[in-house]
Amino acid sequence: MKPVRNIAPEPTETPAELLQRYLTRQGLKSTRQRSIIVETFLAAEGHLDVDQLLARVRVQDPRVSAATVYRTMKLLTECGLAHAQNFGGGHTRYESTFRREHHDHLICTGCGTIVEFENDRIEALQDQVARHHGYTIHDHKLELYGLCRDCQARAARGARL
Amino acid sequence: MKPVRNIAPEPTETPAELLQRYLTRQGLKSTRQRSIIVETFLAAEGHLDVDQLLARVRVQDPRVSAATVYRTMKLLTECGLAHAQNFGGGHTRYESTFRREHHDHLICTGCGTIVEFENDRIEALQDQVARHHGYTIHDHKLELYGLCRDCQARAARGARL
DNA sequence: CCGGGGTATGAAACCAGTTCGCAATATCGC
DNA sequence: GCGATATTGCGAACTGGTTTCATACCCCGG
Repeated sequence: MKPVRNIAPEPTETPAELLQRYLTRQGLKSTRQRSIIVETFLAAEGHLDVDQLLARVRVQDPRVSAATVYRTMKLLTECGLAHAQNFGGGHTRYESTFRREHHDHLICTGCGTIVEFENDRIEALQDQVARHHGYTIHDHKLELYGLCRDCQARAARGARL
Repeated sequence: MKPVRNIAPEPTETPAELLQRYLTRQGLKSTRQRSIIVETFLAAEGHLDVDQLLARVRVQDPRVSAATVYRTMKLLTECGLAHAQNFGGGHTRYESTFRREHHDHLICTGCGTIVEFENDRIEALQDQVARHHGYTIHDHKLELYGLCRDCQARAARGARL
């Protein structure tokens, strides 16, 4: 096992190129399965779990195994192209982080819709809190759970029945 | 399965009394195992996982099974006496929520120490963000991961060797 | 363009945490 | 105390995920 390092994207590089660079640098190989998985993952642009990703990958090639998807997502996470998240329900979800700012999530517990947001003032306050306790933050997770407008309306309607 | 509802503490009630009220109301029974588990859990005042809790419970009664601890913690969570959390590593941790303010966590990824904090300004900003997107928040999770002072020092020392 | 060393893959075994099914047991209202 | 019903402990089953192992593939050197 070689030391894992994630690498910064070159100015004009595509995700696929970055991955290629990473693979080469680490002495890893570019395979058909990896290409399909990465393509599919990048095309999906969402918060997918392994099942969803595997289903889509198998449209291209039904023989790809779950293990390979797990392994590939781990790889993408290590090289900094994907970020693993875990919103409660046991399934790890991945989202692309290619040239993407950090952001947090607002999750509707009714319909599962996820809104991404970013708030510098919150981040600043977080740093302040951490500093106050002598901590150096290297990661954080902020998730807000609630009902979106539609689900609120639906709930109100339901209550009235 | 009856509808689950958590109940608010009466002004002068102890956790054990609240639980008793909950059990009676739901037609459930008070057993020796449940009492031991609840007592142990409340006495521990921390963020315990099931293994830790089971170990302590077995000091009182070695025959209590893991399944019962799981079932009891689920019960406590449902009636609002405990809160389940999941900081990364696959172990669900529980903390007492009896008459406890909401708080967030600052977790040292070096030694696992957990600091609790509360910050009204962050909460206010969260509400603001949610409102802005038309959401009504009913829960949130904020976790800051970093190194505590000691682990920072240790890391610096390690790097120098 | 071919061969070989080393990596990647798929299937199945494995793992840890958690839940479930069931027979035996304990609780609680009457 | 009785009896209906909830609970327990056990082990088996399930879950998401990782690892093993034999085989297939990639890619560099010749």
